Amino acid sequence: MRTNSPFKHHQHSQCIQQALRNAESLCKKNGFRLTRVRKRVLELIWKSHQALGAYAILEQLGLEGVKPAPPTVYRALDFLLEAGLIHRLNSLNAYTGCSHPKDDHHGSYFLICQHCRNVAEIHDTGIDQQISSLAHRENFAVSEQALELSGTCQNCQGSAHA
Amino acid sequence: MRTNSPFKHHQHSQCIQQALRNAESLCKKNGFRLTRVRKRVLELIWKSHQALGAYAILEQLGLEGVKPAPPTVYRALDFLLEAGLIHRLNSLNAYTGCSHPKDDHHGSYFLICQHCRNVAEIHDTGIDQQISSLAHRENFAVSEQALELSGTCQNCQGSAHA
DNA sequence: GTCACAACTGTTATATTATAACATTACGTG
DNA sequence: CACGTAATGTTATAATATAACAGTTGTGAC
Repeated sequence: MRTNSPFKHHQHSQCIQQALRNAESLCKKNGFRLTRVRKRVLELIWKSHQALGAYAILEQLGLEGVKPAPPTVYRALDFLLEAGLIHRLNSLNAYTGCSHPKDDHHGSYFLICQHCRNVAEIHDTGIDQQISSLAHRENFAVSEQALELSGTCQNCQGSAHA
Repeated sequence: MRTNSPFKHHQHSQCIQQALRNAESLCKKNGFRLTRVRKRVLELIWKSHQALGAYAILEQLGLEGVKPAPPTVYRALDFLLEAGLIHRLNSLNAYTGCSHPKDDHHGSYFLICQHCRNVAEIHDTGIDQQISSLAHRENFAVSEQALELSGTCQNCQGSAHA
């Protein structure tokens, strides 16, 4: 049940639907409350494969009714982060949907295209292993890891704006 | 000429001196101007192995004379970043001295202790290789990479505040 | 059902990090 | 030393994020 690569043509509505189904079932299973705001924020984040800033989400919410204050959005983001439904990209101060919400036992790595701004979430056991061997070597107990690779995706290479 | 590990006991004054010497020679070689502010900011960053925020640097500068406005510090930081003399840690919004300013052909990885706040810069060809193989597999041209591992260093493991 | 509690959301204010725009000063070169 | 460029000073403000407290809603116990 992997989601599609943002760098390949796909029916994106499937990504959104899949993400919402995953969220529903995960929340049901764990007794989390996927409230209206939280669900809407998750939908907005999944509207594309581009990472979305908190204030961009606020803008969007403003377009469809009364614009909430920042804490509303940040609280929804905190919930979604803790539930493992989204990731924060530190290099962008922005948020992206988690495409593998099931398996939480290894790290997520991100490819961020600087041209089309799409973000791909990658899992890679080779890197996992190198990181854990590095940590072991240095006697370092890792609790959070963030690997963000910025550059140019396959579609944007060689194209006019590359 | 590797600098000392922040997680091992060492004469830290050596780190500072070494960093300043490296900076001087790099700037001389490339015709960069290591001005008073820039040098002072670099020294402050090297004062410890903890990452320093821009406004913390401002505070320090304020203690030793007239407190400059934010752009002064940010411009110095930009210079030092471009010269490769410091790194920015996205997960902390803070800056740390580069301990390997000579070799720029591979990536830097960071171990960030959440207890003592020290930061170690690591180079690791195993991870380098896995990253480039990943990028190749995904047809992604990497231009920037950031790997930040947060956790507990060897000293802080098992100690009271861990 | 309704009471009580906890979880969630609203609201106001403000903290923190960073940059834009323009004025002034310092620096090296001819 | 005059000139141009690079660096710094200054003022204002943008962008991101959180604190603190008030109000509302949803849920389980009874």
